[in-house]
Amino acid sequence: MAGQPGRKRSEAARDAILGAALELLRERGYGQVTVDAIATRAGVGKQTIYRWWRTKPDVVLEALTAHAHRTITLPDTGDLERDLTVFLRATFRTLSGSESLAPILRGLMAEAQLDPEFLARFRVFIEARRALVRARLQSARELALDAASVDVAVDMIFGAMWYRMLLEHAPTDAATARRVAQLVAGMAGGE
Amino acid sequence: MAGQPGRKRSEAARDAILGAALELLRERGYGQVTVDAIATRAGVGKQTIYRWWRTKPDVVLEALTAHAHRTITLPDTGDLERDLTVFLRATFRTLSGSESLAPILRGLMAEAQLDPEFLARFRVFIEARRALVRARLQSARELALDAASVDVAVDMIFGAMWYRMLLEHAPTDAATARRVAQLVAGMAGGE
DNA sequence: GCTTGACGAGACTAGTGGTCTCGAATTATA
DNA sequence: TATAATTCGAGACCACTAGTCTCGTCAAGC
Repeated sequence: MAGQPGRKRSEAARDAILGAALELLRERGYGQVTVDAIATRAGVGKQTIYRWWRTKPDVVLEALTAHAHRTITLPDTGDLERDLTVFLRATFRTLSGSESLAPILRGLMAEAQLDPEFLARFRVFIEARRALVRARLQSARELALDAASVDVAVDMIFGAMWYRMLLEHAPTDAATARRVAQLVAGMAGGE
Repeated sequence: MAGQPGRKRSEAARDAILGAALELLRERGYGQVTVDAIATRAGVGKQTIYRWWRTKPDVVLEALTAHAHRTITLPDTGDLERDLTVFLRATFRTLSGSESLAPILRGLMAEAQLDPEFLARFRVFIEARRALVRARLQSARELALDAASVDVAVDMIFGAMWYRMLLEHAPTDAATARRVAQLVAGMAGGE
């Protein structure tokens, strides 16, 4: 593998871009952040952004994942309701307060609706979270569901979260986390 | 109430605008529909659109509600699972096929994320559907849930629908409708 | 017939995502 | 040391579109 000639990619520029994006996202909210502003704040040419990312939401998605890299874990103590409560509380916590990721996630979901190609990439991000919960529901002795029903249950869990996040008609707080876990654990019999 | 002087609002123009919007929405999808195109197709000046609607998504929202004005009903036979299945099947049916409303709903949800003022108006549309299901869950003898848990259950139902609609990772078909109804009916005991 | 306000048409503004170009800086290879 | 490849920051530039403004015309009440 012969080394390529030419200047190498600047890691400093990459970090500056992702950092500036995150800062601006927090300061102004997704809709008010422009690529020009990111470039200026990062002290970078706009072309440097478009050389490494296809579109604006792709930059934001990477800024998000680079920041929230520590994955939230889903414990398996054998008590589904408890495990789910822990997981959902931790997840919902990232959606509130001044460090909330909700505005970013909402912006990305909006872009995914307007750009089918980005949706495919965004789905990869989403899928990781779904797989985590799906595995826990499949192994739950409390539930006796076929694979398709497990999938539906997973979507009811994340669906409720997204639905509340997108419409902002009700909170995604600790109490909600407990109730979702309770209702899921109660599904298909048992109490 | 003295009649106002001046030319009256043209109902023909209103209908032409909403009709053209719906046509274009079907033909091109939300993201590809411009206000100019709606005006041209409707044979109307752009100002006539902006005189009666604040923004593009407001036009689309009214085109949607004017078209899907017949509300889907939620029966109450005493059998929650059955009633929910009926309701969800009917609802999901509007989201598939060539007449699918999904692209329109997705576009509006995207706009709602980028424009907080429109979100408030969009939420009114959403709220009507939530209220229908909430009432049915509250009256369900199969369930014994406090008000907050009912709200969560409602959001799990519609959340699953929206989540699948927005991410397109799984269908919203009759089988899904049945499974959602099954899982909800199973919540908090019972089988 | 006069005033008011809506009408179709279209010019216009403002903002933004994304592309293109340029001279300078880096890096591998010869 | 030279050369070719490739990145960098900077900024001009293009394309598109939501929304505003203007204008001459048309309809309705007084």
